[in-house]
Amino acid sequence: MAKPEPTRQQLDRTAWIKAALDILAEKGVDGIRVEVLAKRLKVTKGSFYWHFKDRRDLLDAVLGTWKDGRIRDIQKQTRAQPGEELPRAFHVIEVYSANRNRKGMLIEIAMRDWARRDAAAAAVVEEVDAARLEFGRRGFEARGMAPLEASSRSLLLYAYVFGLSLMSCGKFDADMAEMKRWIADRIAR
Amino acid sequence: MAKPEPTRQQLDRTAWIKAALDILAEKGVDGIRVEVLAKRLKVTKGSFYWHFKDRRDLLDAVLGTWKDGRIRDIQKQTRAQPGEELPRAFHVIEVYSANRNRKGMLIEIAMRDWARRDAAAAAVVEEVDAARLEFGRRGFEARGMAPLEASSRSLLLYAYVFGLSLMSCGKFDADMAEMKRWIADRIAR
DNA sequence: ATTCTTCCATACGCAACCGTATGGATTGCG
DNA sequence: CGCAATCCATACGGTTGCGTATGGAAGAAT
Repeated sequence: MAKPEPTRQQLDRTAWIKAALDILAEKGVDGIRVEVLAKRLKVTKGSFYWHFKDRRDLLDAVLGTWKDGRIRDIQKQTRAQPGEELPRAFHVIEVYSANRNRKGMLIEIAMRDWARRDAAAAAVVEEVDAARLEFGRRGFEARGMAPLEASSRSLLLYAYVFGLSLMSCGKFDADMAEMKRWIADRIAR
Repeated sequence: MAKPEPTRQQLDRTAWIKAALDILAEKGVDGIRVEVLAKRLKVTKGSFYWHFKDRRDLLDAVLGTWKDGRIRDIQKQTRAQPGEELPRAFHVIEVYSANRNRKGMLIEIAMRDWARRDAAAAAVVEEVDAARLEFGRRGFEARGMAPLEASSRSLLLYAYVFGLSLMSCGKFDADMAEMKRWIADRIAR
């Protein structure tokens, strides 16, 4: 048995953080309420205040785990396919602008909305953004572009991807798929 | 006297809506609380519930005024300088990605965050976005571009502009100004 | 078995809000 | 003046959520 798993299901910090991330995607930061989380986890506040000092403690933990996950994602991609920079750029656009990874994008937006009002969140978002921009920049530079052009394309790529995610472009055009292809070319090619 | 202005300052709906828009920019939708607005306007809830049925009534009014303003802005620009499509595209990028118009951008983001959870807000945002995309599309088409390219550039333009606004690109690069110029060229030229 | 530690339930006080009810003040009008 | 409409203050009950205090159950240690 690799998992000694106690018979009585015990909650730990990660369970609360996971639930908090769910609500963050659904309702934003202001939706993260300890009594609401408790109800969702079928326990009471007593459990929460055992694992966390207060609500702020949970929020900081959420920030930490989100940041670690994003940074890890980047490092994973960096190690994955060296020398495949162009398809990788398209892959980024695909993943982030698709409807899969929907929850991830919702968290992205909620995170940035949060960052507007919270210094700690702002710091985390800035760190993640910097890592992503740097990752993109290196990809373009590896294809022989000048530093300015590489940085610019990287910024354009991520700004476009996040901007698209908060435009409800439902019925703007039926040829959305073609448009996205055109745009991806314009950004990465 | 063009303004019969009653001696005792009376509040009307527009005063509440204006205050609500201020808070929307600062704290998001969830920050719009009638008792908070009342305190800011130096009155009590009694006044609010005279002018509005309930909180939802105010929120709908906020949506309406914001939508009207954005649509009016577009129409104004459309009439303004016909035949100046390229500088107009640059102007859009300038205005929306600058630090002036800061409050406007904050409202834009808050609005889109709101739209994720509220059907009425989603409808308004979609309408405004559609109008803007159409405006941009016509501009590019007027320069002789094919429909697909024009639509794509328009979408890229607005997605980039809104995406940039929610990236805290503080210290990514000192050459931000140059990068923005490079990107503007890539989108509009 | 007894004690100790871990983890959660229950109960409480406090604050922020929502919406209603009702009365008071000011203004326009007959 | 007197009356009615307009606009706001005050007071109240109800809900939701935070944080604390305290007790209880289950397993681990001795």
